[in-house]
Amino acid sequence: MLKEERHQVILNEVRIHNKVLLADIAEILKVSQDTVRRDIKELHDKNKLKRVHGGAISLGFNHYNYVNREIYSLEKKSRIAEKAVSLLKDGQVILLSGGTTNLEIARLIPPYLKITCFTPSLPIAMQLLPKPNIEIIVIGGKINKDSQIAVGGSPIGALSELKADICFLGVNSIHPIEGVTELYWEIVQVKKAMIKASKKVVVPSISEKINSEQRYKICGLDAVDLLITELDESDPQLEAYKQSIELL
Amino acid sequence: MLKEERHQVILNEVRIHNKVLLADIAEILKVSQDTVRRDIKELHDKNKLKRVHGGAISLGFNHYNYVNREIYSLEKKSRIAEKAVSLLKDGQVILLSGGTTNLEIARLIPPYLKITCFTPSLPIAMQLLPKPNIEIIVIGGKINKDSQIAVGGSPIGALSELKADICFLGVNSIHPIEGVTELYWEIVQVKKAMIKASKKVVVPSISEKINSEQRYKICGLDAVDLLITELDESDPQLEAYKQSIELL
DNA sequence: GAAATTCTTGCAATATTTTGCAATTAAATT
DNA sequence: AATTTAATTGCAAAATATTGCAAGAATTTC
Repeated sequence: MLKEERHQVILNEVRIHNKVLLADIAEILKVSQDTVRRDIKELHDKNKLKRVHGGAISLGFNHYNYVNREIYSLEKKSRIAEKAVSLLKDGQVILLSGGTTNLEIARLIPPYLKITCFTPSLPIAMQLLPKPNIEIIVIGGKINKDSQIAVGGSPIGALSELKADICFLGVNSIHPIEGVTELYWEIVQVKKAMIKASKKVVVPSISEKINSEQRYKICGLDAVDLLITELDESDPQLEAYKQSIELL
Repeated sequence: MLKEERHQVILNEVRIHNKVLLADIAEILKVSQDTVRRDIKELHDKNKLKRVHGGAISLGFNHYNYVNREIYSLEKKSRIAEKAVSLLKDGQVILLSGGTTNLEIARLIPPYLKITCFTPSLPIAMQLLPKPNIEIIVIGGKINKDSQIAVGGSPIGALSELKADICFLGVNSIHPIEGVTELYWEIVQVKKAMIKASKKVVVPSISEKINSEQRYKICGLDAVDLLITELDESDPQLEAYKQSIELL
């Protein structure tokens, strides 16, 4: 067995159990404890886990969670997600589009919350899986590989039969005059259907995106009920939105 | 044998087994270990695999993408998956249920194959995402958290409008007399619908499962066209199936 | 604070890699 | 077609890496 494989096994054990005992791993891998110790030392130096007396422990949840591997502006998105999650209440039906900000929202939904989540996004559905009190309903269809969401007539049809309490609409661009815009036609269609399928539309967006626009229009600002950014409500960057939209 | 051919063989081995040992490849290719070492070095530089002491491993290996790496009897399941994948041809429409054996099949579908995959399973859809030539269609619905597949009326309805060329039906239990059985009622319903939605039903199953049964019946053996196990066709354990089912 | 466990260190056996070299093959040039 | 040049391949010796072991040091546990 290659050293690299051992490392993967160890990391996997850490990921699953949050800790490993030297002796257990040695048993699993059928190598001496010395070898495992050296492996753990190496992984510790690479900052993949924390070496402790007797074994190793996880660095903390987020490090191994596949989901946050490489989210751009993760800090900001987490702040946005915290605000977004504060809107949620037991019994609600919510609709989540795709995108990494929404993924962060999905991750931060508290496990005790009893809500129903509809989503056409595969990563978001996966992220919700371990939360016991959430009912997940995937809106199926042909998967667009870039966005990892279902697109086309089938999801749009499914959405037409739905009225959610809140839609968290992940966006690529939002602009005070042009409204919400998107790069891909087929995704525009799904997002339009999502807006129609919801009582309240919430746009979580990092501040970099709040003055950009793209080729296709999803909706005007009037269709958006609430804009969540990582900024403070009083931030001058948000001035242009204050008239037309509620901010958080 | 051309260097390029060797490279293809090496990459293929890595793709299938996630790793290769220098000595094994040298044996397979009938060249010296030095040559293989140089080949691997080259592929490493091209970023096609990761060179490690003693051999090489797949780049994706440590990307714990979305896939549960803790697959029980992984070796056997890989062997089954290899056989299963050999049935696939360009242009086909296939239907994949859930389960780790099917996940392994999804992983091993060669990237050049142009097929359409329908699945109600989130992990399998995720697994297929990086393959550029595969059209993925997720059968949506309420997600059963244990099996991570969509269940209920909605997926069953969607399946009723479909006729796939092959259905890979992951099973928990198959028995020479009792047929295919399952523990959960709602999953039974989906699997029944999958069988109806396919021209050919293939059951990939490790040998441990081929004499077990569970509470609810999915179908009799007559509904199954092909049984794939990790065993050789002539293995005595398969004797009871030889009459009624084609084996692979 | 004593007992038990775990760690560190140095060492030896084994396995793998590096390096230089020579023989062979393939490709380019005249 | 012959010659030169470059690339490929296998071999072998030296260098390096891996692994398990054992004795003493450090840490944890009760």
